[in-house]
Amino acid sequence: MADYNHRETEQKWQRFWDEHNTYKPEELTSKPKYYVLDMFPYPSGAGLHVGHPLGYIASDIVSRYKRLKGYNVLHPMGFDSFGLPAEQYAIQTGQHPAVTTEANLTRYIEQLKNIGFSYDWSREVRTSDSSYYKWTQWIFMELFNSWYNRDTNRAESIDTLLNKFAMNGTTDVNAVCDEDVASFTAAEWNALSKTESYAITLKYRLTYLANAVVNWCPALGTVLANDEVKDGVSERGGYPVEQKLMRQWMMRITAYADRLLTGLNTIDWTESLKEQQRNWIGKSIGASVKFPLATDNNQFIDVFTTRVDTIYGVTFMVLAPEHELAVQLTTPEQKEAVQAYVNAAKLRSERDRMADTKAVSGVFTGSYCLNPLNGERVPIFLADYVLAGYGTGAVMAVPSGDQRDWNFAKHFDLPIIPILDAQKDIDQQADNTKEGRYINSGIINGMTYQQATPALISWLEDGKLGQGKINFRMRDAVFSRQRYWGEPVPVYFKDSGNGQLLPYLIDESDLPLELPTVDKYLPTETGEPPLGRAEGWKYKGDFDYELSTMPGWAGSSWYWYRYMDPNNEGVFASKEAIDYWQNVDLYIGGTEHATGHLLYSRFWNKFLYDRQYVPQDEPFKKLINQGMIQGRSNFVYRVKTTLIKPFEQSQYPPLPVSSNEDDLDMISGHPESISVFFSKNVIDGIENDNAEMIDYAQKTLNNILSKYERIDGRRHNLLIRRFLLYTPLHVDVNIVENDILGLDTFKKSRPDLTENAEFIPEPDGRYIVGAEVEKMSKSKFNVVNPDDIVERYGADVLRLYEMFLGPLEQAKPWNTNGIDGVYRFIRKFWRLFYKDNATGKSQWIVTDEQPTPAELKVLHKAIQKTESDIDAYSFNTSVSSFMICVNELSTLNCHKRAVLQDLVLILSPYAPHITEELWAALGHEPGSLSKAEFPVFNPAYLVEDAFEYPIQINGKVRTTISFAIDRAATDIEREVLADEVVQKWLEGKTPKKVVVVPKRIVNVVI
RNA sequence: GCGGGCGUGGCGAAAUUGGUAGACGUGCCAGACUUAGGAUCUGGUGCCGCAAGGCAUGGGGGUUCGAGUCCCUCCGCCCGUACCA
Repeated sequence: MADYNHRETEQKWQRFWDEHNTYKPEELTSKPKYYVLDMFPYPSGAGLHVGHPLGYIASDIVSRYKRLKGYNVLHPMGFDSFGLPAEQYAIQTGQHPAVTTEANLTRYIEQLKNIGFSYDWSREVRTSDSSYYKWTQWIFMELFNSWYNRDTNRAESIDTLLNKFAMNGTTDVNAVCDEDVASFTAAEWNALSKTESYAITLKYRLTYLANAVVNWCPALGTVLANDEVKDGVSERGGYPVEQKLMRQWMMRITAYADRLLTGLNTIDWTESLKEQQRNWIGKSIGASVKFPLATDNNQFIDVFTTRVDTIYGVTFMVLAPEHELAVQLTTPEQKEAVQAYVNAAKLRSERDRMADTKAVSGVFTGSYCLNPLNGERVPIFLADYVLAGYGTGAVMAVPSGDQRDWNFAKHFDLPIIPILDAQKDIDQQADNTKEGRYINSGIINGMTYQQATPALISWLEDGKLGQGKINFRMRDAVFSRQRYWGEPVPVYFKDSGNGQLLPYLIDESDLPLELPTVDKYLPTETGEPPLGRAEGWKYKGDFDYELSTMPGWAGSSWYWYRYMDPNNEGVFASKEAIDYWQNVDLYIGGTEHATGHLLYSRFWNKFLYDRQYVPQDEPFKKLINQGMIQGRSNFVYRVKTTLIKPFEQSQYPPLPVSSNEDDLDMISGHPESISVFFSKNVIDGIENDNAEMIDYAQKTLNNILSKYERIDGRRHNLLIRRFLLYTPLHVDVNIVENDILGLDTFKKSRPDLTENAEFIPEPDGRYIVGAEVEKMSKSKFNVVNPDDIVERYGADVLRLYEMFLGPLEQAKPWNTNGIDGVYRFIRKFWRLFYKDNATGKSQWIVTDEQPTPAELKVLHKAIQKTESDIDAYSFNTSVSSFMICVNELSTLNCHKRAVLQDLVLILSPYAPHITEELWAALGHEPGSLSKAEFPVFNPAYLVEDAFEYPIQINGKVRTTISFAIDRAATDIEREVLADEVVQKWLEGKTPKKVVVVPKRIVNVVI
């Protein structure tokens, strides 16, 4: 065939784009802007696998398409280059994380360029560069210098707070702040020393120091954010996590809870993602109620409830074991039992606690409080089903309406009082209905749910015993990490005179505060973070710096702004640049960042918006989650061979040697073949060594085949040369206990593979035959490297194939079945332009003839489909429309410039290399493809003068008849009824009804 | 438990939003060309049936001239989340 050398051509154009800065957007033009962003990767040591590019390919297609459509497109790429793996590696090897990171980055960039993405590489950012983290530190300082004003509902400079204090003290300050702030007058404030007043402001700032119960991970030596902990272990590494009280930098994200919630209504994200954020923020509307202690009516237990209407059903009170009143409330008689319980609860890890939510446990304190409504004595218990971190850490228990309370009441034999006449079977289980009228309920007896709640809240408010309250599940974000490889916090500590150290920001002119060098990347002997090892690292040579670093999410919470103006040394991005680019039009990335990066980014963006640094209060207008491309774990190896009979007796040709899985499928139906399965452990150790594998498999096969008594030396050799080498097996069942499938289950699930198969057992005699479809990762040995695909098929084929695999959002297992089809398509496309002549040389066969209506119709169908598919992010169907177009043009034998040139343009976002090559061959200036205009769809070419009507009889299609487009419905009806096929079905009867839908269908109802 | 999503050939998947179910690709079958085929090309291919025809979008029911699509109900799978008071 006319040869298209994908390697050479693709590399040529990649170099060209690089050298000519082809994809650099114009600066501040009057063109409309379009900002397409990929979630930037953490450059891990494993390099890219085929799952990574999926989203990048989609965003690249959109970028290239928008350029052709006349937009000024910003499409950048960068790296989230601070992070734990590089630091773990540093701890093990002593290698500076910057060195490993740099090496990984080089590899990533090379791999990305290999796929032909249209990034403007001149804008690349790296979060670990000091020129970048200078601005991460600057934003931290801005947060420190701000407070949240509830009255204006936005963050303001700390100066406006100081003014309020100086004018009126705390009287008209309505701030989101620490709980323990005191009230004072302006006179009192003005009398304070500078240090004293400064110390007070620390309780109001948006970033602040606090003793917080944190997720401490001893193995990693750092605290983790809630979203970095999964199932009680660290997300990275899977190490145990325990609760620990530590002094930490915190961020007042809770100030933004409501706006983070309502903002979701203004953005185009998937419902499931929005729902995840809503759940994470966890707003619940209810009331807080004060229960006075029986022994001291001036002391109260504060509870939060969403069902204040059930308050007459309260028969006991439950506090979290960590509750601050727990010790005080314990009577001497109960002291021993309570202490035992509290200690046991402490020992139970978070994980254990979550594991058995069924078991009821708890202990009576010996004390009572009073129901504020009816004065009933209510016994107080401690139990770990009440969480210290939610609400007030105390629950008013209503066993008739809440199943957990009901279980507890049964266990401790406490009364269960019905409160609504509609409650059923409450001696069997709790009934949380809101139906019916209240009974046993004092002032709300006879009322409905809708009446009772406001009545109670107003009664409680009058007596100052409670109020309506909104509670959030989300906590303030912990901002400190006891690690080395992160942004230093730009803070130093100074003695306030009374021995108390207060935190101060360093001067803005001292930014960036660079990471110092250390001898080891481990905590100091005294337990301080690694930065404590830095020799002589002091502010102005005198003051201790903060030794913790920022969390992983800091650098990624604003990076999309840096791309707008990446080299600016005076500001994080110029006002002009931000005003032009505004925010991200399309953001593509994984759903795993739902409650981490995507929430923190919205938080910081809203803060920057409040302080008027940015014009939009949501950063990402439209967000698409690409589905994960899953790999398969290599649990089973299959050796496929053939020719049990001697070669001469076989009617089938021998099979080739190959390790390509597609070939395995090709021969799986071969009637004279035999499958041999090797267990994982048998294969382990020679996993990636073909020579060893062949050797091993040959020996094993000899043993097996000798049983068939058909082998002589010659045939034997032939046979072994022709077995299919080995392949990791894909089994279509998802696993299963301990990743191990029983042999029988496996045979049942894939009879097509296992019939006539031999199984090689483990040394201990067991058979391990299982496989798993799951996320690609290095540890699973199931990574497919995109470079291999690019090498063999080309980047254009990889791009088309990944899109062709299925809808972008859907998770899908990686398999290469079908990649040949895309490869064939590319070559078929090429053959519209070139053909072999007799000498085997390629010959240009494009002509300047006028296209026929049929050819134009084929072309414009494809133009229309490409447009609508890209607009709907339906890339898989778009690829299929290209295939149809090329197939039809081939059939029409169309080699006309007027058609092919437009085809090149519409295909170019998907397959940029081959189209750039052909664009130049068509006589255009090399490299000018991205500056061309997308062909204009002309519906006139698609107009048909006739339509082939499907004719249904009682809803079933029996025939088709062609009618002119403008044919009257009455004419159509008459002719349809006269048709002989219809006549046959009518059997002489008169139809009840005839439905004629113009240009759609005819249905004859009998 | 709760929330979100999904269920269509051997496989990946389409279906103009209520109008010819299975486009496109793969796989499979047959053929052509070949020293050869893991190249290329042609035809066939949802299931049952020799055929006429019948049956088919997880199961059952409904609305409609017409349902993969809308409604009800049951079953199954995936993702997220969880003693959240």
